[in-house]
Amino acid sequence: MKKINIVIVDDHMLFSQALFGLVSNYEEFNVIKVLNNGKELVAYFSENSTTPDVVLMDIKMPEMNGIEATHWLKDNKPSVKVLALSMECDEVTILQMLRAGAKGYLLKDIHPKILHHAISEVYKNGFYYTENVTNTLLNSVSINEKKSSINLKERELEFLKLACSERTYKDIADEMCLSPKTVENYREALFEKLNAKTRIGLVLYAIKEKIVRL
Amino acid sequence: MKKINIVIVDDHMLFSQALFGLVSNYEEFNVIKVLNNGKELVAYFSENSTTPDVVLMDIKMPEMNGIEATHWLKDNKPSVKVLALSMECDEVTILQMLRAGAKGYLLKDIHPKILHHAISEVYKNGFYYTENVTNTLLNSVSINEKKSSINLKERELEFLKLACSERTYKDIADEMCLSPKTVENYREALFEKLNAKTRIGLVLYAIKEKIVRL
DNA sequence: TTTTACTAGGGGATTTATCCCCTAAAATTA
DNA sequence: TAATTTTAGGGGATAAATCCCCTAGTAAAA
Repeated sequence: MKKINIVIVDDHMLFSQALFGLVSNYEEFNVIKVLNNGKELVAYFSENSTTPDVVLMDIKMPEMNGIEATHWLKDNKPSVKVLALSMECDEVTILQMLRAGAKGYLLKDIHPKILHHAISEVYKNGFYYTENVTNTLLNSVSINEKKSSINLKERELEFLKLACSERTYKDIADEMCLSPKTVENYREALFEKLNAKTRIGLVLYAIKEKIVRL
Repeated sequence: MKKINIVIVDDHMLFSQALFGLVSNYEEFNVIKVLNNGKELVAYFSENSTTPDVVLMDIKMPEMNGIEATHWLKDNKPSVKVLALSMECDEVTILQMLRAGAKGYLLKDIHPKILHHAISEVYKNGFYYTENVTNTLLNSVSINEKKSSINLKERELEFLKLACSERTYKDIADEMCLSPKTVENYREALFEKLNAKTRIGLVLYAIKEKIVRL
């Protein structure tokens, strides 16, 4: 059975060597190189012929960080799967890394068995996304499931939805079968409740709270 | 070895029966029930003692849909892992389903081997997120990189972003260090380009195209 | 070198939007 | 039942937004 060729890129020697030992322990893995940063990785590809299957990539590194390096791989060696291995679990970093083309994102404190599983999955299926990462993404997708305490009445909600269009208030009044003056009252009530100063404010609120869909 | 107990919830009998056959083919799976919608699933739990390990859940169903049913499971039977199995691949549906607590999301046109893999993963690790789903999430997390055919100039873009706030045009002029009359020109130019009739139209466009994030 | 595109600016008019103050019937709730 | 809330409506004024028409310098393209 063909071994999975792996390159480790991490500037912390202690960690990368430990990782080297750990990964090499598994029969199906073959660590072909340990590098210190993205620049060395780029250099590696211009010198060597053996293209790895999977790169275990740290993110914070001197010279050229993991995000840049992953981007470079996507552009120049798209067949190489990048598995990010990082201490950072903030959503911005995860997003940057995934957008750069990483096929998975693991925190460094995971159990070796998970790493083993992840590498296998990335090799076999091309990706491995943990619950952790997916949840982070979910959180970024502005959630606001919380019903934000503000309670809007049916008619106000109706007006609010119509206000999120290019209709004039007169048009809205017609559509709601109300006098423009009544619509005016709904507008003022919503300005108060939603702390808006202009109709734009209403629209922004409605979209944020997913009262209207785009 | 203990078999993985599975319940199938899908209103299309033809499909659910086919799925039943397919899943039953695998030795390690044991389909204990096939139900037609969420309501039947809730009823099942009030009548039966066998709690499944994994529920294969369709989304569009009469009476009680997959999102509601998944939510109910999260609240009442949190140990049951839901694997969504749907035709819908729009981002809103995926988001709703994952937020409701689904541990994975597969399209119905996948290869049986992937379904087998996904069920095993969900059972063993508690989740299975495909590249497809993760990419959908990534897309939702507003990327303002791509420009949509309409080419807006730097200054127009700047104005557009500011227009998506409760600022008056005079405020915007101040912020951009321009005369109100010049801002007026940008406004008119954008009305023309974006086919808007009011400032609300600009805001809706900017949000749709993820030029501004909320 | 002439033309085109971009940026910046203005006059003047009309329509909408915003603000504040006020009435009254119906439905709810205390 | 009395008090309050909800819904529907109006008068009148000011500020903001929208519309149309027009000028001019500068930079880029033909």
